[in-house]
Amino acid sequence: MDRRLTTRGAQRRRQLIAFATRRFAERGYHPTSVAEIVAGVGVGKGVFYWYFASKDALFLEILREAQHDLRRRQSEAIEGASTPVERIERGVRASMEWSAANRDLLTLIHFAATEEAFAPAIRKGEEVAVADAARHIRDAMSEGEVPEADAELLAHAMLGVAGHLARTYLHERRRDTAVVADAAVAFCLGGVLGPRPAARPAAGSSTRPPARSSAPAMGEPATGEPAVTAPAAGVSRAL
Amino acid sequence: MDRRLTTRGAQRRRQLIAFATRRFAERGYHPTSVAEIVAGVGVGKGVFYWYFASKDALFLEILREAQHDLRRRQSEAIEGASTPVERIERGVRASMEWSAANRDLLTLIHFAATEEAFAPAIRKGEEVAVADAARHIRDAMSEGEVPEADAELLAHAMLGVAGHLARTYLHERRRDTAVVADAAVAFCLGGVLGPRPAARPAAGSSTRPPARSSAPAMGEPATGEPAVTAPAAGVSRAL
DNA sequence: GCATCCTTTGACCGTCCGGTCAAGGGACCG
DNA sequence: CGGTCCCTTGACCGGACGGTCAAAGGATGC
Repeated sequence: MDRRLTTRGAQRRRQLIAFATRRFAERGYHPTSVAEIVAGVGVGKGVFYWYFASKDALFLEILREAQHDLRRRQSEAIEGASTPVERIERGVRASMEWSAANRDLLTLIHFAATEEAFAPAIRKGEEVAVADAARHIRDAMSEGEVPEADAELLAHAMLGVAGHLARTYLHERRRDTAVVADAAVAFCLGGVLGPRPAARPAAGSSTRPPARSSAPAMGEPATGEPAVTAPAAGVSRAL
Repeated sequence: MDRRLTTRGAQRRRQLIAFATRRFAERGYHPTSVAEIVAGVGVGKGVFYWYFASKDALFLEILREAQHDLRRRQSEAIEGASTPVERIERGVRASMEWSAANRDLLTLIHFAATEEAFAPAIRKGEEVAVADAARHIRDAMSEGEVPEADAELLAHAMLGVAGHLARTYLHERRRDTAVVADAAVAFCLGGVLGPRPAARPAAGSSTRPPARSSAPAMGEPATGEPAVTAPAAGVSRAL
């Protein structure tokens, strides 16, 4: 659906995207009808299909723009940082700030990840962001700032923290962005640095850094029933 | 929809729940029609409405059962642990194992959280699990095992880690459950313990434990535009 | 005034949806 | 055997959905 748009046309298009974004986030994608969107904007139904090929196409465009914007903010936030750890911190903080300012878009991304039709688009953008964070984590590792481990997994864990804290504390409970961002950063840095023998020496003297000691490299995909194995190694014993 | 069911009736009911769960997870809740479900089970449409008041009611029941089961597993996993930190570890591990064994249910919980009609049910169960984890975190704090901070927020952060790693590494990439669980536990314990001055002493000597120093107690809800504040305090400086 | 082309209208289409219901099947009991 | 109650059928309902299209508007350049 690439058309030559006049200024007026471009405005109408933005108007439809803006209204649909709000409605999709508030009522859900499926429960929101095209009729509802055009009625909300105050135009005929044909207008919608003049600017978008389908309801799905509009949604995908919203997702695309959202991911692009988030990524841009992260890049901006990171430049100027001098150490890998500082880049990680700024990236997490930028994510939290973006999430605070773009409630609806985060909701839509969250939903899109659950629907097989949209999940691939989300995963793609997610992988890009994760690869970026993983790179900084690896940099920190090679500088000895952070213990060796699966950097990509750590990046995904940070993404999980940022997403969930944003939804719970920024959107649901409307807490102060800076405070929640600080907490998210602290948790993520703690997670990346890994659990350390605490101040007080533990009972067992063997201070084995827990299972994620990088080596086994996250074995190949498991087959059949998930292995509900024995508790493996008591990670907390290292404390 | 509380009926007196014969053995046969109870079986039919389970059959419908099982099929609908799979279908909802694979194709999405809205795109899956009641007609599709009854066709899949090989019965007439009336059967569905004999056992369930509505499509929504069935879905809510699936969610209820899922959350109940997860919680039971967590409780079982925790008993027998002697320290708060060990309880936290076992709880996280149990979540990962449950997620590995109940792919479809985790998917549905994830979706339900995005739809205003179902979100309250999810939030309720989530708050229970979080309160439980927060209690163990608080116990660990009062024993000096873990620095003081907002225990509930830390619990939510752990939930974010477990959920995202389960979806990404257990479901999507089918990695070994025990390995991913170890990584999740390690990250969570690191996050709860908080970033520590690393082995090598940092430039600035002031080893201020980062912003989450418990005190300001997560201020009241912010109003109006989200405060895209300056980067507050450079948490990573404490490293 | 005329031509062009972006824009808008809203009735209309076929389909599918969640949900209802009158009717009947069949197991068990007295 | 008749009665009861659990279970099943599938045609049917009203309505909503995503999407189409012939026709008309309106701005702009000539």
